[in-house]
Amino acid sequence: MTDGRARRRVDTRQRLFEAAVELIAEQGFSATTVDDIAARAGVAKGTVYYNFASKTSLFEELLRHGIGLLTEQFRAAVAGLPPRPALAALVRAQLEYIRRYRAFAQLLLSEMWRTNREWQQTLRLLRAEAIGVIAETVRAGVDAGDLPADLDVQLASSALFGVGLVVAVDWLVFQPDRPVEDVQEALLAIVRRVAHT
Amino acid sequence: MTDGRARRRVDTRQRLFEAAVELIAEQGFSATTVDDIAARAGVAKGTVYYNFASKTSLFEELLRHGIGLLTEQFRAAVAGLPPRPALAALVRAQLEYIRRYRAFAQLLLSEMWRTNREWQQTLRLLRAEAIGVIAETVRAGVDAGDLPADLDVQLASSALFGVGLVVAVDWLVFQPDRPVEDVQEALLAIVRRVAHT
Amino acid sequence: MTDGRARRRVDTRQRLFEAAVELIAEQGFSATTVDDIAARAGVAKGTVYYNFASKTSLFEELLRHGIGLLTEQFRAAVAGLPPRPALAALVRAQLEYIRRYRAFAQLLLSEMWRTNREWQQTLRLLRAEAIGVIAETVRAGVDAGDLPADLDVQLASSALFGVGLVVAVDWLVFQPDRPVEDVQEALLAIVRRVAHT
Amino acid sequence: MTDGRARRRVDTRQRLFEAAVELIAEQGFSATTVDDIAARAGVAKGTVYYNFASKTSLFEELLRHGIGLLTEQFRAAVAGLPPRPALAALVRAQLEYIRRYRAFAQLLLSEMWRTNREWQQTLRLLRAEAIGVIAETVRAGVDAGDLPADLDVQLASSALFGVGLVVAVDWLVFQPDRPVEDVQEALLAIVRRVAHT
DNA sequence: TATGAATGAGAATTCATTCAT
DNA sequence: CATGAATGAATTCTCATTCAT
Repeated sequence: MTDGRARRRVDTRQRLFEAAVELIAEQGFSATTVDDIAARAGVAKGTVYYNFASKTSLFEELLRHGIGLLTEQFRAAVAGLPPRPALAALVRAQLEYIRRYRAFAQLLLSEMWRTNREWQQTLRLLRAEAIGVIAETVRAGVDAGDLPADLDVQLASSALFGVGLVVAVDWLVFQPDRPVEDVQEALLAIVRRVAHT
Repeated sequence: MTDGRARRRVDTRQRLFEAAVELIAEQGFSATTVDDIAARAGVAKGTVYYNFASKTSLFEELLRHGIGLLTEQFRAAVAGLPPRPALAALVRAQLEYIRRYRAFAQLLLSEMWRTNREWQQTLRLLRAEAIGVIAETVRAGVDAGDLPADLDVQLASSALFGVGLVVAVDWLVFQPDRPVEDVQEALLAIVRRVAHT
Repeated sequence: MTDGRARRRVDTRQRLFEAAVELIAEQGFSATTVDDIAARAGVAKGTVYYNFASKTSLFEELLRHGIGLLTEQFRAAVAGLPPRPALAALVRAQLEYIRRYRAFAQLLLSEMWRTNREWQQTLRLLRAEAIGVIAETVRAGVDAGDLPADLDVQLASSALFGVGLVVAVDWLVFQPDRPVEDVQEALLAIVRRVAHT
Repeated sequence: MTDGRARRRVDTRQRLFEAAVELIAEQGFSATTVDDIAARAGVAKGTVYYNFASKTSLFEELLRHGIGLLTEQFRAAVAGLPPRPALAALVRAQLEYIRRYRAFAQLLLSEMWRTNREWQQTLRLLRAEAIGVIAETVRAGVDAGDLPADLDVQLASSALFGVGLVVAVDWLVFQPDRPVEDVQEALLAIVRRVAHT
């Protein structure tokens, strides 16, 4: 039963998520304090601990949530499409996602290639899931002869993911005024060309 | 004969730089403590503060040093070359650099697209310098007709820089066993293709 | 019923004030550590920082609090009295205050005539407030013909304040066994005489 | 034999003394760093330790030097005078001294009534010496019937010393533009009156 | 006689976490 | 379900002192 209390709790968690993503995107995990998060979410500090076991687990849930969402979009994007259009759809989905959740994307870009952090394992797993969708598509492309037979599927997939991330975030951070279509076009052009090999 | 003391001091600073890059690359700036840095450099904690005004300014000098070096390599790489080969030389120089200073590259990837950090301004300036070299080359390519006339030079240059960085670091972190030549080839292939438009 | 928490916090601040005054009176501001203050107040070190922004601002609030109290006593002492008795009442009030808050008086004596400290500005303002009450009384005495017409009101007022402070503290520190009445008598005698000019 | 080296050392010590007095007068002993002192004296930090055993002993020597000088002036002032003029001469000598060595006077005012400091003992002894000269004069006045027979010689002497110090320093700090003669007059007036009892 | 790089103990400050309300 | 005062371990930074040159 969805009573008022339960709804309120969900709201609070959502607000905390949003506050945390923004702050961590801007400053990084360590530089963001629980006080900061509570303040931006407009709740008391104790409330953070009422809703999450620790700062780290808040962050891990955040990663899970954010990357889970991305993976879903990837799956939805490729559903039923042949390799070539599927690849283009993935690029579009990624940009769409980054545009919608820019702070999370920024955060991901900054944390993805770190080593030696507590949540490294979690992150690796989640990354594998998201890139997995790309890899399936690429493999299908190879199998269908749309992509070069000797293509390293793993390398190509992570490169594709990384390139999309860095180009999109760079655009958001350094040239936010340019229309997203430009970026999309540029990226699709690159992908198309590479795919033609 | 140069003063022994001055030499000693330069040595110490160098050791601190090296220790700091490695640690910050792995864990990030905030998660790296001054104690860690001192310990890895094999000096006392006070020595860090004798040589740098603060942890932040140590990091800023580090950025300055590292990006300065990269900019030099970029300049050396393009010196006297026509646009097309110059572009390829830049890609090679960047990979060369990342291979040689992998920790610094990793650190850069993590900090480059953050906002709201104390050294943001410094970083932006340095970034502009390094990408400036790329931009000059791209512009020359456009002027020479080697690159599409309507290419957005700024966007293309940052994208090129970012792509190189993310692909190379991804390779270093996730597939360190693959030969660097593969990565270099893949990148050059992309660049070549885009350039052919 | 008032919030128990708020009361607790006020208590803590009060305890910290008291601990700080004593320690700073004995050793001076710089020689007193935040650890000392917390220990004497019976709280954890973090509590000091939960209640005050910094050691300096704790001290500033302390000055404000202590001198504010003194100013109040001065005002209460002169209320409704004609100049001559008012002057005597001020001397008595100052001694009363110093006897009651000896540590604060000692601290004031040590800090009042320093220059170049962070809280100098605050101190000057507060000093002006307290001495202002004396000055009003002196001026009234001059206007009423009870004091010499050419008396420098400012100089006389600060001198009066300073003399009371130094004589009383000297007594507290070096001859604490002598009854306060002696000191009071001696001071009043001086003031009376000077006033007779 | 006064060769160049010895003279240089004396110079250095003198410069360090002066630098230290000024800084400690402004900020207090603990807040003044050895670095500060060396910098203001225009020598390297090591030089401080070449000339003095420690920061504390530099300060103790300073106290000894400064109060010794004051005691000498007191002795010279009263030499051969009968009680009443001797007392006036002491007041003049003190003001003279404070005008000449204002920083030292300020320092003394701030440290004189502290308790619990390392050099407390030294300070007490030196204080007793200086005030001793005043006490001798007061006693002579009492014996000669110039001062009330029941006067507490100790209390009166320290009060006299303290009053002179605080009034003069207050003038130096808060009204440095007023001519010293005003202050001298005011003080002498007080003393004269009290002496008339 | 003087220097200044290096030290490390200690001081100020921060912050994730707990817990009584 | 939420709060915010309190905590103390960890962190940044300071500074008197040492010592090789």
